[in-house]
Amino acid sequence: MPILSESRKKNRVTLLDVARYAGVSRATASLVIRKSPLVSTETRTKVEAAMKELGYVYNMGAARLRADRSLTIGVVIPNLVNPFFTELLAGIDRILDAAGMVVILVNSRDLVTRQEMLLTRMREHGVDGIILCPAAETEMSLVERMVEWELPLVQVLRRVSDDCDYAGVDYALGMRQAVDHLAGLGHRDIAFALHGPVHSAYQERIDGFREAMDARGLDPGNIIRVPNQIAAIAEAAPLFVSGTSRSSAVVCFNDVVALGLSAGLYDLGMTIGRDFSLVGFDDVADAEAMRPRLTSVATFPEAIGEGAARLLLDRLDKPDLAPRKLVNAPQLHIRQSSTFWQGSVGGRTKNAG
Amino acid sequence: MPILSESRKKNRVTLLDVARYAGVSRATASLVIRKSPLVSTETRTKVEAAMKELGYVYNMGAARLRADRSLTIGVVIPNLVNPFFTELLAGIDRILDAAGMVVILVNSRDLVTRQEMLLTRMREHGVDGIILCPAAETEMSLVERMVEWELPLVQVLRRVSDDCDYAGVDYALGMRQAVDHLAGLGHRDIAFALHGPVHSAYQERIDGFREAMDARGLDPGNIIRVPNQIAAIAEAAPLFVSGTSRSSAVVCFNDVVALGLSAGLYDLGMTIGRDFSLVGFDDVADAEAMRPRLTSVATFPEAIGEGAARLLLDRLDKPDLAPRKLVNAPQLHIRQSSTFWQGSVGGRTKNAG
DNA sequence: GCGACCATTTAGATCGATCTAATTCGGTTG
DNA sequence: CAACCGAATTAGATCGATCTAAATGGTCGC
Repeated sequence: MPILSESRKKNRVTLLDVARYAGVSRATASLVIRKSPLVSTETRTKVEAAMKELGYVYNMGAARLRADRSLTIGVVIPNLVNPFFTELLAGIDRILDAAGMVVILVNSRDLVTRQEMLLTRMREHGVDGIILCPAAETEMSLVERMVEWELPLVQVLRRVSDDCDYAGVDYALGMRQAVDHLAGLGHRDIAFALHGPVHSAYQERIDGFREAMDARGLDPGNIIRVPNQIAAIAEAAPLFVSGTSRSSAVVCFNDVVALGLSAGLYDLGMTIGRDFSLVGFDDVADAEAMRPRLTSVATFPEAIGEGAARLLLDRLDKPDLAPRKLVNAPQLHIRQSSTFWQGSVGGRTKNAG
Repeated sequence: MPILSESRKKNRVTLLDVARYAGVSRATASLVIRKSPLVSTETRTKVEAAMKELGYVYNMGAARLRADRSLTIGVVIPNLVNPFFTELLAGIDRILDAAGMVVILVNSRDLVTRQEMLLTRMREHGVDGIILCPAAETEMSLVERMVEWELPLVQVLRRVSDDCDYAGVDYALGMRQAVDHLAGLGHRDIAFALHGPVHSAYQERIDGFREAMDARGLDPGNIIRVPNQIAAIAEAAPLFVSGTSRSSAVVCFNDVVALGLSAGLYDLGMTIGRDFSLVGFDDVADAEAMRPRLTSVATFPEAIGEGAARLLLDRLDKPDLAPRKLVNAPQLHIRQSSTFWQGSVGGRTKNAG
């Protein structure tokens, strides 16, 4: 069942055609393409002219079969619509593109079985390596299996095994920055708003929050899960400002949560940056456009993508390198959504709580 | 210069190994893989067992060389960080993935020469077809050349040639919806805020705005270009509310512009949905999360992506189909950012202007 | 004049699948 | 009993490049 038209496969210009036209052998023409220094300038120009003349198109498929290299990298992302992953992807693409490689992009939708299927598909396509942001609940054995297959692999953002390269963020440091900032402004009742699937980055942020609160002598018990859909997050806002868990500030799992809570607090008639403080995480482009502007811990997804891509290129070069870790330091961007605690909202201290 | 380790290419399990192990010929094993009905159930199970036993991985590269089909589609996008394109991509991916195909994603960054290079690269990789959102200022000849190459092509969102499939949006209708809505609310001085590179969708939106205003007897002269960076858009807000071009409502080129202007108007102390009306375009996920909620013309990027992918699959099936157009009707989502004109801002009518 | 040596070029095998054109074989038919 | 059939299987050519190992041709030293 040939999907393509017959005409396509016919009269295709091959290297042999080029070689004949230029009056050299197939082997020489091949050397010219690969920019080998072995050929004389004279024949090189002759062959290049022939290629242009005949409209020759290099056939990577054939080359890959023989040379076992496809100039193709598989990128597995759990989510395409979150701007964070998009920026990550942009970073990956920038570096790989510059290296003449091409990205095969797939979306695991955070489903492990789907991820498994996609990884097989990539192997079948003969990718030279894979950049993987593991789906939630990915088991360590997956990565071990891939190492066994000798398929170069870089984990990004989430980590399931230490036997393999990883590019990510120092989430604990980011949380410390957020908490220290709010504590410095006088806040004592600081909540943490979470959502999304559970994975290493999720856990690291929670742990980071707890440690940072503990270090400040504050109660880290106020950790609340909010819905995943952005519109629904707004409706969860009352959880933070009323009842026993009332707080004066929230550290958000990411900017999506911050945006949602910001909307919800607005609906409650509260003014962010006056009645309540909000700190986002990731600092995606919209944080700067929010009003009031969102204080956020920048994690530089594009830079992480670039780092991951570079790790992979290095590994392709030297497959026997020991596993490396690239842990980016985040950076707090202070804007208008976080301000001094003025006590006007009423509060709950660790002792009184 | 072999990039890959020696060990990788050695001891790879091939179809021949599988065949030998199962006690059949290479040809039969090939038939089993391709799920041909020609083989008996008995040998099928035998071969499948052998594949599992040996850990066989199908080599698409080799198959493609012979069969001239790669199950690979090139997708060329001008911008990776705009959420609109991401949703589009998600739609494309959903359909192609279900068809067992894989996306090779590249980013033209709206540069024609880069786009040219990338298209060549895709051809070299032997993609079965291409979904292209043409970079600004792409010439018609590009598409014609691709048709000549017999490389199945679908244009998406932007159109440079009628000789080729296209999936997009009825921008004129969307503009009419936006303008009619605002006019119905009593607004007479309606501006249009533009940005970004110039392409067919850009032009169609402008034309649509003009026609819709004309049809209502309103002056469509107030078309203003704002910066491209979202943070800078906010600073352009004064252009709309002061000076001779003062208006009471703005139709925005897309939601990014709307978000930026919303921030800028906030900075000027104005309240959207009371002092001023704003209508966005595209209705990406954040529109629902803005406060006040953004009235926006939904263009359903994910559906467009799905449509484009389906057009391409159809064309792979029947290369000689006449070029088709899939023009989605947008849909106005009325929320809080647009309200009755209360005359409190002062105004300028067509006659008075 | 002969071998050594360098730079350049090349013939032919090869990668791992698919495709074509048989071949095999048990069973039926005239 | 030969001819024929359909279902199942297969040998061998093939896709378009790369790689290996060897050939070619010219220059140089001795």
